[in-house]
Amino acid sequence: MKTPNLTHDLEQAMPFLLARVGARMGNAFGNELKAFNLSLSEWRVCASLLGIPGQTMSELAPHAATKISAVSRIVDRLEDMGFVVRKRSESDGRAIQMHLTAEGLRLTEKIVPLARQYEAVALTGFTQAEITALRDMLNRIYSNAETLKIDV
Amino acid sequence: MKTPNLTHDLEQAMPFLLARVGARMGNAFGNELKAFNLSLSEWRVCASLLGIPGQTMSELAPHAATKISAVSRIVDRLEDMGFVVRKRSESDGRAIQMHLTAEGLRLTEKIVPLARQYEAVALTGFTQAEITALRDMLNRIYSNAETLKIDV
DNA sequence: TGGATTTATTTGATTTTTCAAATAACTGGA
DNA sequence: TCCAGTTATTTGAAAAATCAAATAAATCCA
Repeated sequence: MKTPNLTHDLEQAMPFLLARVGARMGNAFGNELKAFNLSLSEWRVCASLLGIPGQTMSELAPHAATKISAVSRIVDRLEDMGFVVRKRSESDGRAIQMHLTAEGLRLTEKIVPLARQYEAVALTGFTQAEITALRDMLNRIYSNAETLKIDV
Repeated sequence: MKTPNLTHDLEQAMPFLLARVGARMGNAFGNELKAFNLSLSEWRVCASLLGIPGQTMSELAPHAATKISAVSRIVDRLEDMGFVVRKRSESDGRAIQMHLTAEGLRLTEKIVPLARQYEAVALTGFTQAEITALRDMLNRIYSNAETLKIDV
């Protein structure tokens, strides 16, 4: 007779929980984005540029939760579609700054309410205090994790 | 003069925070796994099978935070490496159940302490109450998100 | 029972990401 | 100033994930 592992505790380990929740929400929203002909990672770049215009590739990478080389290719596609433009930085000739075009801005702002709605569904039943606490904890984990060797 | 968006609030939207934290932790641990010749997704499958042996492809998919077809190919690799075996389910002839081999079990158990250590670093400064609350909230979001159309 | 429908998995083709190397521009020190 | 070392981005090649179609086994119900 097999001894089942009754605790299953890796299943409740934080990295697993985070990955699962992130994947589920990401996939769900990604499906929604098909209607706009955007992929999830393209959306993340647009949304990040909406909040902080003029970000460079390396700034964008952690915000969009990908590697720099992936961001470069995501921006290729967004540029082809006319939603983003590359501009060489004036203060650092190596860096490239990204900006939403007027069309990119329009599209992004059109999607924002939908994103908010998804967030609201995900947070159904949460008090404002819980949401604040959660956000705070996620930010703390993010900065704790900085000490682990990484490149995103 | 440009009007900067001072709130940057999409940057603090839950889906973004989750994606970033998950990506950062995943990448960091993925680097660590190179020493064992495992990828992050291979690790997730092994860890999940350690907790719940005999899972099918479709059960494994949400646990490993990927699509079923990806799991199928991850299992191909793990099977080639001798860490996992496929066994046709006796109760349902369509389903395939996965089990760690002795070697797979040994490897997985060897990695567990490292995973725990990573988790501990990520949770530096957290009280036990916070950890419990966080786990609970992530589980709630996960099940809230079930109502959004998804396949992971 | 038989046949249509659903469910579980695999697989070919394509897209996306990743790794590593290449390019180009910056920085600091002799 | 020149050069070595570092940093930002791009890109070719390879690996992985995704989508859609194919296969096979289960279920439902007339």
